[in-house]
Amino acid sequence: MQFSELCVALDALETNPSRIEKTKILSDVFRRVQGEEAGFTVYLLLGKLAPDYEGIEIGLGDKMIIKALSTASGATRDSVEKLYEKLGDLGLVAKTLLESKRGATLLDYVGGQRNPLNIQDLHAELLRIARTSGEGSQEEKIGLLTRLLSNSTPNEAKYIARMVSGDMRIGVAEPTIIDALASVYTQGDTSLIERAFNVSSDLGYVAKTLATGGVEGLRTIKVTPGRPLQPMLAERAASLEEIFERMGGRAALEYKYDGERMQAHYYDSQITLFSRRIENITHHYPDVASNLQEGINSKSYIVEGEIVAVDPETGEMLPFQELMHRRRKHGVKEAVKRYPARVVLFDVLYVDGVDYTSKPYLERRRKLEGIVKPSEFVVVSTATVADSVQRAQEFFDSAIDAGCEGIMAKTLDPSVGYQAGKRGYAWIKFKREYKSELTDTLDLVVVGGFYGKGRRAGKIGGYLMAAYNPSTDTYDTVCKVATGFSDQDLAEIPKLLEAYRIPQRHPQVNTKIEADIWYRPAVIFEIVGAELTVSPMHTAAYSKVREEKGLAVRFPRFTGNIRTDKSPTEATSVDELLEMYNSQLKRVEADGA
DNA sequence: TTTGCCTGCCC
DNA sequence: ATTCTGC
DNA sequence: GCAGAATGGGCAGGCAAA
Repeated sequence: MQFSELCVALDALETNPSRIEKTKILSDVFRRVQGEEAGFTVYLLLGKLAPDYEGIEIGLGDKMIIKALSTASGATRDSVEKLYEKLGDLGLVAKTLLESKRGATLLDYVGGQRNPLNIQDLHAELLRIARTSGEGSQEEKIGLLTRLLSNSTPNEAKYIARMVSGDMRIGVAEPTIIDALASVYTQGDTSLIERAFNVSSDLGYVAKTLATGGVEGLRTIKVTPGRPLQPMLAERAASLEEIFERMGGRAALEYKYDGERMQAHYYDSQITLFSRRIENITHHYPDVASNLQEGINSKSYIVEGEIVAVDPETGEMLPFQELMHRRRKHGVKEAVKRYPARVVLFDVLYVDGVDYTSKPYLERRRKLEGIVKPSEFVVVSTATVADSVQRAQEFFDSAIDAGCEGIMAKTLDPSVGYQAGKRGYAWIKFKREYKSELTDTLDLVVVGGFYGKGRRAGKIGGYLMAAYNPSTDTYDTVCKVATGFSDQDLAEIPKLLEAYRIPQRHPQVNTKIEADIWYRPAVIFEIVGAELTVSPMHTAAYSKVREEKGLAVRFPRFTGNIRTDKSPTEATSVDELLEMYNSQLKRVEADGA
């Protein structure tokens, strides 16, 4: 299939908000693509080149695409950036620039002199960009992209730019593609295709298999060590009561650890670790890999757990931030010593030829406990079964004492197995921060704004927030915030702030971050977050906790309250932030008392 | 050689 | 990660 | 309720500019 034909479908997908319509449009595409091409089509529709675990990255982000667009169109970098600010979408920028460009390219495509690309060619070209590395590679990548763009119509360039940026903006993700494949190959029955994707994590492969071998081909895709599954996901609950309502009065509870989720696959004496997004992370955690091989006595298995950083002296769990030092390619040996990791296992999906994903929670849990020989660095998650809110509360408190983020509740329903790829109420997470009475809100001053993208194009998409520092009479940044705003907020708030808009950073604003627009400190937003972290980017409480570092809010969001009753000097002060940070550190002891 | 921008991926 | 919105 | 989109802090690594 020609790329130009695919673009007709992409246009239709972009225009049609209805999922039913999108499914129809995609079905037509899948009826027309042949064999292997079906796989490439799926990857391109998703704005990627391969399944995540292949680790293939294009390595061109917004800034580099802007450079390429500037070269391809002859427009200055500045004018391309301006256009991007206005349109909020590099695809539209590409289209606009190429449309307004006169001369060679325009004549080329009008005269039909360009090389028509089919889907496979395009995929191959993008792959070439991805594989270009080393000295001079940035220029080469940009050159390859420029050539691709120059060989395209403006509308094709729109989608090429979006593919490279990894965001197609056509309202299509895996579930919609699965629906479309189902309507072509299984009379609309999604279950088989969905399952094939959820146990293989490679929708391109599923599509290719369907296109070459039909439904029969899918039967070879089953739970197999070495083939990563889509992880089962949890919904959230606002209270412990809600958990018991949803789970029928009784539930299994486990500590929820603040680390990195991991799926371990072992067979033929080989172990592979996958992250939550199905990246291969084996080389990050050689200690975890070997400890698992020692700690689990089976010929083959798939188990799931959370990797947490532990204090090398005391063995106590450390914050997520510490574990992040382990996400590295170089100096792994030293990092293993300096930031030891423990794996806390919480599920088993396969053991020695038996697929456990269809088995209920208690059976999986029993099996897990049966195969794991616990040690200092391999443990099974702390778990219990509870049938009262009071018991759950005690368990939750002990989880917080132990340094966890909260608890997970898991259904005991014997008819419910491990639901790969599904987010539902079979698993429910309940975090400390969801209990509003335990989470302090912050009153922070708006000091800057950032242009929005996509559906927030032409609006302010986020704000730069600061705390007040009375000793220097400055406003020191703590976070940006961009979530929690309704469409109405996004429309109204800029009007309110317009009166305070200034052309440059206000002299009292102390920041390392360059905002798109600046405000005089005046308006206060109420912000909530999960916790405070030590920050290299923010300036609040600078060098108070760590040299040359400030404090920042983890997972910040706007509560919907604008504190018109407060003046900016009444905002949360840096001393209050410090106090919060210190009490957060002491919380473990405080809660234990 | 060092610095800093940019990107991708954890949460 | 969290949150909002259209279907 | 699902699916999709838009956005957060912060880490390492690749590369180019200083």
